[in-house]
Amino acid sequence: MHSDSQPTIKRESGDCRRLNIAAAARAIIVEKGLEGLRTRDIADRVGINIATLHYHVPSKEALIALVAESLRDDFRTQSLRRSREGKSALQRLQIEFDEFRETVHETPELIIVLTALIEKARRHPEIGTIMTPLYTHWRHQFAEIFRTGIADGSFRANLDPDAAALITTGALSDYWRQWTVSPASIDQVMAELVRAFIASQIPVSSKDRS
Amino acid sequence: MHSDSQPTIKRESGDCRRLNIAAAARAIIVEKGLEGLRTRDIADRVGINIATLHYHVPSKEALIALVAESLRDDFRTQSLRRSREGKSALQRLQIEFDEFRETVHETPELIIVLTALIEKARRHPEIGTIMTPLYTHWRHQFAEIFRTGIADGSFRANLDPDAAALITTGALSDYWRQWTVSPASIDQVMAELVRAFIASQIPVSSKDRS
Amino acid sequence: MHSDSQPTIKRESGDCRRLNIAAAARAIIVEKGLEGLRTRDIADRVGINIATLHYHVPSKEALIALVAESLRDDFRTQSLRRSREGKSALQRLQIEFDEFRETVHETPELIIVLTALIEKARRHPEIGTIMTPLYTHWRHQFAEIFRTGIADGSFRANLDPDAAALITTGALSDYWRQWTVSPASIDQVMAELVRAFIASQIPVSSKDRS
Amino acid sequence: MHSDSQPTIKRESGDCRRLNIAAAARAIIVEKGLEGLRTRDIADRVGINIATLHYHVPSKEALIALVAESLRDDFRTQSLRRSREGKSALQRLQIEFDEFRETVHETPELIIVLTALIEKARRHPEIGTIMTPLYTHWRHQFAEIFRTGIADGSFRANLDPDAAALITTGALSDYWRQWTVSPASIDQVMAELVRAFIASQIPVSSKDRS
DNA sequence: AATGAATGAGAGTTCATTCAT
DNA sequence: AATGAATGAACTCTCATTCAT
Repeated sequence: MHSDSQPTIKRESGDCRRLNIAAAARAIIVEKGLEGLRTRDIADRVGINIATLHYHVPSKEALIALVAESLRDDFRTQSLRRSREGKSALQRLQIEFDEFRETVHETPELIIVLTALIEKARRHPEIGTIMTPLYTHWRHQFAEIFRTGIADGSFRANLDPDAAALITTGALSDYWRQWTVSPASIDQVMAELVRAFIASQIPVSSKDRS
Repeated sequence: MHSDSQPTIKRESGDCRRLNIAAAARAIIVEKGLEGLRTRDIADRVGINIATLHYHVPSKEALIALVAESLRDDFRTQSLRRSREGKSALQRLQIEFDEFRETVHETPELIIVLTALIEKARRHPEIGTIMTPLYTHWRHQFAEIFRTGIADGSFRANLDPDAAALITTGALSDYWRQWTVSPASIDQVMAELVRAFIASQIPVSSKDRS
Repeated sequence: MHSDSQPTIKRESGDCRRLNIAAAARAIIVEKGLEGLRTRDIADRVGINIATLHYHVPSKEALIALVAESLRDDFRTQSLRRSREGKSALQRLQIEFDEFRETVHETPELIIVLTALIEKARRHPEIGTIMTPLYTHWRHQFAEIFRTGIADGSFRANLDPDAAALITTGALSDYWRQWTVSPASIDQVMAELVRAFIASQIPVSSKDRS
Repeated sequence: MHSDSQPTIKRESGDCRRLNIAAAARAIIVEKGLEGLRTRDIADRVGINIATLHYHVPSKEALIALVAESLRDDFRTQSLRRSREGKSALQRLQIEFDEFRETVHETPELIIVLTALIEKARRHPEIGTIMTPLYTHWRHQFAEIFRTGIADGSFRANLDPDAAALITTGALSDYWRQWTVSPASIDQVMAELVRAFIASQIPVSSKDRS
């Protein structure tokens, strides 16, 4: 990417440094939470001087924004990997669930950092502008799945897709929240969510009600 | 909080002071978040010296625990006011919903502080011992309602009461979370939750399911 | 000494209280040193309120003076118990040594507190006025013993009694100082002191001692 | 410490700063004692910000250790200056005495700080590890002199070198201690010490003891 | 004689940030 | 691009002392 005369050490391109910094910051957030995040610790972890860190990232606020952006990028990449071609709504819901389950168990750090930042976003609009779309996007994905499913009859006709989406994301986040305290079965929750939304399996006289 | 004829009064009983301190701390948490909580600000707001504050509450940690306890007491009091005598499961669910709606709109501070402390509890066991039971209790209440409802046929027979409870609390908290960003209709969410869990209202040919 | 209606608790005569306070203070100095002495700890140990302590002893400075006085009284009492009637200079020296040895092993607290106060006395004249005479008195006692011993020929004729006294007290204190770090034989030191000061054992009839 | 052409200069090398800090701390200990040592005062005296002081020396404890080390270094340097080549035991003893006399009169600060730290060392092992060897070394030097002197017959044959060394250091320290209160003649003490340890000047029948 | 509550004046320590090189 | 040194502004906490009862 760039001609680096000393490829092994010290001088690195700005972009690379910022990547390392974001990674280090995320690691520390995982370990000690946002409240335990110290610029000095990040610099130490990256192996640079605190002044160098400030050279690349002007302030702590900017640093947190950088972390938020790095998270968003990660989620976008992940989202792109999921193709929705030729899948039924129910299948897509299951894929979303599987994805979440996998993330929770394999890269829980992602969720830890996400949670921390979403909390922070409430009070810090500049973080909000990055995080809120992320969360909203997640909910919208579910809403869209539900809409499709209602149309093809796999979900209840009286399902409110937006409300159902919020319920789903809420259930998943809450699962996460309580999982950190006392591990519970995510499968139970997901199964219940499916039962809650799918069309009555005994679709007798179809006039559900107003 | 009480009509004080001598506004300049200094000496107060320890219990009263602790109450005032907890209230002041809560107000500041609402304004600036837990991370913005400073002992000096609390002392100022109560109108006492910082050393006096430390006389009543030995450390910042103890202070946060005090806030947690005060929250717990508030919720206990509130919970006791709700009688469940002669109410059907569905009615009780509605009452819980109404209660939540009311709290969100009338004393959102309570929830703001609650949220902040639950987040903190993850990393601070001494807060956890106070907060986790609170949250768990809430979930258990829902679980019990669902169990009753399943028994009397008002809720789906295949409902998993524990999973449903987690979904419900998750939905409500998530509603709260996103409400702070973009107010949405809580009624929509609650209505959807009811539809998700109640027994199929079209019990035509009684053989509901396999 | 005083008519006390409630002999079991609380109200005690001022003198008694001051005695208890001095004792508690000494105990704490032994445990944590003068620098670790807190008025609150003393009050706790005596079982009274911090304000009550200040009622009896107006300030911390006065409190330390009180401790110094209590020490002095103890030493005076001890000194009076030693009769010098009909004893030879050498015997009296031995008695002084035995006394010191006993104090070091049986009530080292006395010496700990003494050392701490003597150090403090250097910077605090009001403590100095109490402690210096104490230390000086000790040295003078040795000087007098030496003077007697020179006169009756048991000590070297060219002995400088004042210098010898200073050497003796210095050796004993230093023994104490280094004993706290690495216990050594006090008998060795004392034996050497005797050899250093007694008249040349060789010239006379050589049967010096057993 | 070095002629600085720009008195307003700010940036200095870390080592230099640490040297300045140690010196300032020693000066304050001399003035107000260890208990009167305040980090802020040190910073002021060095002419740096309190945070800068913490940048160079992480804590007050470390600062005191730094002072202890600086003392040790001073004594080591001083000790190296004394050559013991071709000197008799008596001469070497005299040199030690001269050295002490000189230090007491020319740089009493050294001894003040030394005394303060030795006292502290008793309760603070991390200071002890630095100070105790210093004091022990001093005593050992005397012991060695005495051993040599006994061998060449200049000191009493029945002299216990270790006990004599302890007596000597004790006498010197005690001289110092009482000197601060009421100046006395150090020469008297030293002369007496010599008389106490040298071989009987009336070396009649040379077989001193059995 | 005794106490709970209150306080002023600091103490040591922390941290994001900046400056000079 | 990088760094050692420096800093202001805070922060939590401590302690001897005093006041009102």
